[in-house]
Amino acid sequence: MVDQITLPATREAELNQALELFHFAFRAFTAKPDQLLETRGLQRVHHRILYFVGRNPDIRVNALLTILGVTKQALHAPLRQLIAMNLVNDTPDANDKRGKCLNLTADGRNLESALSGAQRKKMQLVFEKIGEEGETAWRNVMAQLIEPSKEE
Amino acid sequence: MVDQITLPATREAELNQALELFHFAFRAFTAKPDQLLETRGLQRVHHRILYFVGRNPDIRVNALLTILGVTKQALHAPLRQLIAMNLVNDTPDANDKRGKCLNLTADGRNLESALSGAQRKKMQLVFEKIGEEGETAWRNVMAQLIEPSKEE
DNA sequence: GTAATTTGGTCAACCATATTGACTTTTATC
DNA sequence: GATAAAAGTCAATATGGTTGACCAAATTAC
Repeated sequence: MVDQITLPATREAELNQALELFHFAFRAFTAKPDQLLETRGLQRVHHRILYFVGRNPDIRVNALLTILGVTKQALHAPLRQLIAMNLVNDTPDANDKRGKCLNLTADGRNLESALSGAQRKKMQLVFEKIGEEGETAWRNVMAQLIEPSKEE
Repeated sequence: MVDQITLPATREAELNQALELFHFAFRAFTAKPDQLLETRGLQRVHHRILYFVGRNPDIRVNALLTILGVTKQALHAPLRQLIAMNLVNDTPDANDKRGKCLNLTADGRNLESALSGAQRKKMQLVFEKIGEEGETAWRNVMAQLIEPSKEE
């Protein structure tokens, strides 16, 4: 039954191990920010918003929706909450008054820094241990996982 | 303001890039199975159940709960669905009739193979391109992300 | 200048995923 | 026989998302 297409059982087991590493690494990676968010009554979705608003000053709502991959209705409630909590700022776009520019407030920057900071710190620690070549390899694998394969 | 603790802005930007790679790689990685699941009227939670039952023949409900990190009430509905669809089998444990042994049926194995197979194939492709050293580095990084740091 | 389009906001209905709490049944164990 | 363990189930609740419909304001096209 073993041919060129079927992977050897041991290789399949190795790949399964890789799947599990991915699964549990992601879970562990989001655990710390989740914990911090909870003390503020916020959820992971708020972190995602804070992160991408932080990285993209003056981002418009529509652009944010595209990055997050959700509908405006899904964004609506948590974004309003962040604005009400004075963590995010929405100022009308000077050029196109229909649009709003989203930015982090000082408080928002502080919270975002605490949330993502925990993740950056962890990544930095691991990258230090693994070395520059290893870091590059990790980045390459992740980047290739994002790109669709030819056959897809 | 820059001292030993504050990361240089460029390093922080690199780490942010790593965070985004992780985020989008995970999203891309689950997209294909999700699509396949949808055609069967199933969700990601069903994939997780099928995967871990597949890797752990005769697993008990309690052990599955621990691995998945959810409550029995959360597992209840999707597991019953999988049993009703004849994808998972629950036979009483011969030694302890209170416990049930969960296993994939032939159909369950087929579906699980299709779901995780897509992910294994993708991983295998990327690992082939990156080479053995790169694969090892990737695994090391992921494994270290799972382990809690000393300060935590 | 008016019509059409774009950007964004909001309401409602709905579904999926999870939680906590309470309770039952069956079977082991002491 | 009492207690504990494994599993099943019901209810209430929260969260995160969807689709659909509709509205208001500003811009663009004609």
